[in-house]
Amino acid sequence: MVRYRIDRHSGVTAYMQIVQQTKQAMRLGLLVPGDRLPTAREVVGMTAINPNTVHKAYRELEHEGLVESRRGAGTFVTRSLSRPETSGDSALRAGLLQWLRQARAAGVGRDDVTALFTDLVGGYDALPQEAPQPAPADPHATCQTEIEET
Amino acid sequence: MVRYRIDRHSGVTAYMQIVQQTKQAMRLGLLVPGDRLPTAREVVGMTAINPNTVHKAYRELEHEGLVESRRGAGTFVTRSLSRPETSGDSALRAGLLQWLRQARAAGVGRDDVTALFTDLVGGYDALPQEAPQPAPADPHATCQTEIEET
Amino acid sequence: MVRYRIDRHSGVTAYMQIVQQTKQAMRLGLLVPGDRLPTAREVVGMTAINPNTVHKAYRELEHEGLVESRRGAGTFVTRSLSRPETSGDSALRAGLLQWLRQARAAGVGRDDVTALFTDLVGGYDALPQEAPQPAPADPHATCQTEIEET
Amino acid sequence: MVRYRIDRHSGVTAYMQIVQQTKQAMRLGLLVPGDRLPTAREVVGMTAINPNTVHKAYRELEHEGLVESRRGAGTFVTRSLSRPETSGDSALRAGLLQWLRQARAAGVGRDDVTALFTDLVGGYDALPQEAPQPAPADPHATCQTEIEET
DNA sequence: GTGGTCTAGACCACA
DNA sequence: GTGGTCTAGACCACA
Repeated sequence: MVRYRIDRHSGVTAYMQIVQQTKQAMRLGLLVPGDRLPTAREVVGMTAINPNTVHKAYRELEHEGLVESRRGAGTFVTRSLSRPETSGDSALRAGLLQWLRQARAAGVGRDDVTALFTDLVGGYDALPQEAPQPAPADPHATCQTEIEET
Repeated sequence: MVRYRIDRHSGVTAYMQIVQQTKQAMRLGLLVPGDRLPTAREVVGMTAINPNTVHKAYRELEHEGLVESRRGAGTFVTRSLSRPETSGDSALRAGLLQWLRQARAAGVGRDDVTALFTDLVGGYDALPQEAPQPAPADPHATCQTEIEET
Repeated sequence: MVRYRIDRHSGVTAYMQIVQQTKQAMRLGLLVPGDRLPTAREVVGMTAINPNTVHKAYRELEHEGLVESRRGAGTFVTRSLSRPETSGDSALRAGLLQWLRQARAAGVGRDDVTALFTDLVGGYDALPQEAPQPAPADPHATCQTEIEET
Repeated sequence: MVRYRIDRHSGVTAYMQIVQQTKQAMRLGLLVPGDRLPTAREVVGMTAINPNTVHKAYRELEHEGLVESRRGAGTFVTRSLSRPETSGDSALRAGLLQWLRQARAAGVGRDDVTALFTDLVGGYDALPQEAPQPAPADPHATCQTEIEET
């Protein structure tokens, strides 16, 4: 079952956090069509928020066409947001994990890592969409670049 | 001067976005101790939010001990959050940029990239802090993992 | 319930008076952890100040870690500042009250009494912390000093 | 020369702090008619506030008829606010100092002592103005009261 | 011109 | 009903 965590100091409203975390789980393939979302009661148990707030979040998801609530049965995922490229055994995932390990080994804190990501992802849509990778035939060069100085 | 951008659809309150973007700029070394933050009027000019909202954000930063406002003079950065490891010419930054290029070339969207990051950074603090990388003596192997079939 | 009183001629801003009076009540044990502060509306009722001003005061207290506001529920005291030594039936309290009576009987005004206190408390931290009272074995002498010719 | 100290977090404006501290000094007899107040330049030196602010404070004092500024000579005290009852060698002063020593010896902090004073002085004007002291002929009883429990 | 305080009032999130 | 956010705008303190 998905686990929700509400951060009351994040500046994001509680119901929106539920919405975002649900979508997040769908993107990662943790929630796929047919899966049932936790009941309001269950969410209340994990987050200490009011059931009305959970309902509001689920209504929002339903409105976006991502889930469907069936009377007496629960709320179910109806669409898939997952992409094979970001699944548990994907190379992209492995690559990012690798990078995070380097950052961690370099003693960089989580907040700084997040700041760096946020900064760079801001220009994401401007990156080339087709693979103009420097030298795919010679990964070593790429490595050098990555480990030395760019 | 720092530039703020308010995304009214992000679910994050406006004043909190100012707070986060300011800290972000401090982490990236764009704002260092002694620098003056934009005046409330200037922020109003760039973002079309109310001066009171700017003031609220700056006050929050002041409460956190990051800035100090001096009546009639402006609001000034008092602490440094920047780390050399994440600066503009750092290897970490280059590495992450490289990874983002791969993701983009693979046709993965910005939201999915962000979902992946959010997911993995959740376990960041559990990663080993000292470099137990598979084969530190042979960086090529590491590269393979990172680049193959992406 | 705590009662706030705003003195508009004191030179202290309204929100700060709320902050100080709340801390004051906490120190005197009139507000203890778990207690709910008056709602913004109630404070507006007793003081004729704007709800935003009350909110500002409560937020300041929250920043100092003394209270916690729960949306839809109210604002609650989370820490204790009370000390048994200054409670309603303490000897210290009785002693000070006795001194104030003497001052009043001598025809000294409230402003002068306050000036005297402010002046002497300025050196409070320099007073000996252990009891080197002139003649602890003979309290009568001490009494003389305190009462004679007043 | 009087020493001013500005507390920027007290909620009292700077010029008002100058006014209050000046009156305070006058009440305690530290400033008597004929004394010259520090020049704006001197105050700027001790407090790091703007000379305009000092002028504003002095103007306020002049408006209240307490001081008088003479062109090219300085600002001079014209009235006395001091009372013999609160002078340096008064019994009242000694009594309060004695009480403060007891509080300090009991381990009570400055903030708590101030809270207690503020609390009790609030009812000062309601205290009896003529001397109905319990038993001036037998100070011992009073002492007991003060030291034991009341 | 710069920040600080306060008011009045709208609208939302939450219990 | 309770607190949170935001706007619009007035007025003040300060440099």
